[in-house]
Amino acid sequence: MSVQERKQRERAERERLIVATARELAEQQGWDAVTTRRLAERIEYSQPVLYSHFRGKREIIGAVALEGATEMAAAIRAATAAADGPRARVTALARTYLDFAAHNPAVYDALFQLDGGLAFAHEDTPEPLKDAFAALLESLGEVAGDGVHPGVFTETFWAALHGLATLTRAGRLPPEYAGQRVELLVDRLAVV
Amino acid sequence: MSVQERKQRERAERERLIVATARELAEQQGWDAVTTRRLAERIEYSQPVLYSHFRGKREIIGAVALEGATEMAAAIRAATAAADGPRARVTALARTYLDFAAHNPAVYDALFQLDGGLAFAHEDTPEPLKDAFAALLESLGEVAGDGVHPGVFTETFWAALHGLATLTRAGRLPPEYAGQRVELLVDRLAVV
DNA sequence: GAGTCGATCCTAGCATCGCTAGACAACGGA
DNA sequence: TCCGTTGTCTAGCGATGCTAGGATCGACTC
Repeated sequence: MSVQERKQRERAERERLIVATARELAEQQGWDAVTTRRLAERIEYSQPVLYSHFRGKREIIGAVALEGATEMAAAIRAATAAADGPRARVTALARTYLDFAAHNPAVYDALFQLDGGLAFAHEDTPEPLKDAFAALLESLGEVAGDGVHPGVFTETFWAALHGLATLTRAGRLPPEYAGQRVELLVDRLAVV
Repeated sequence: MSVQERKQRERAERERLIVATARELAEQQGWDAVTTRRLAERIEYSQPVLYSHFRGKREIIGAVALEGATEMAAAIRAATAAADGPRARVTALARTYLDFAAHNPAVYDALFQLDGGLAFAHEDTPEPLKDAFAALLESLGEVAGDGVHPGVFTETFWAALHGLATLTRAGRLPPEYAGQRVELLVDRLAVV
């Protein structure tokens, strides 16, 4: 028993190492630089070891995405809990969301830009993803306004944030007016 | 003279063929399927011919993007011109934008998801891109509301549409309430 | 404590990718 | 008719994700 347990522990530890290394490498040099060879070299194992943990590169991206979703949900809950009143909560949520995207671009890509093989908007959606959406819903649901479904409102607000995050990072939007755009979004969309 | 002109014409024609074929292949099977080999085979030339027209695959994607930007600008102008009043124009714009993204996913990817090597939000931005943004600005500028810069308003509205387009297509948003989300966006963001 | 057997890991290789060098052919101008 | 330029192709490079097969190591059995 003890031997098997130890091996299982070591396996789990190595899996964490793979995910953490992939994330680190992606944040440092972008996802293009995360090749199976480089990743294997960094964890000091041979390439095929990766495939004994994950079905392929997609699944590794997916693992990074799930990790990121958990962190993002926590960050949003922390920020909104510290804010007073619905309006302040929405502002804090928007800022935190965009900050997370800006400071963890590789994780954000893994979540929403790359194919991590994850299911969305289904019952078989992984728990961290559902929970991240729930974190958004908690603060956004209360400012949906009359006659608007809280879920639909949250989806729309989220989409707007997602658009800002991706277009800004891709250099499609000049960064100068980022603050004004967030303000505009909160002022107009949220019913306080 | 005539000989050179003919050759130039043929070259331009082949360049159009390359871009059109790349676009067609991307729409049919996704950009992953657009390899230089497959593309070369479809246009019935060898691989290196592509590189006598474009510096690489990125530039081909960029060419498809520019073509798409022109079409999108035209579609938006046509839709808004046919609408009566600011509110109707904004609704038409939003619908048209999302329809374009839904019906030309590969082109939309070339424009905003993939790296086509294009500059954005600078003075050296290609004309079609600037013009597409101008088309948005024409109808959105008039509903920015007091004290909000039309350009910043357009950027924000555009980002929201972009978020809806990408998240919907990636399966991140259930398609059932697409209409409600657009309605919500127009109702709240636009000042009519 | 020795032998066997299974799990674990690595070397080597496949098909495919974007891209390029160098050989070859075809065509226009003298 | 010959030459030279221009254009095109064949072949190949390095790198990618992924996999088959053999080798090695360690844990149980007698």
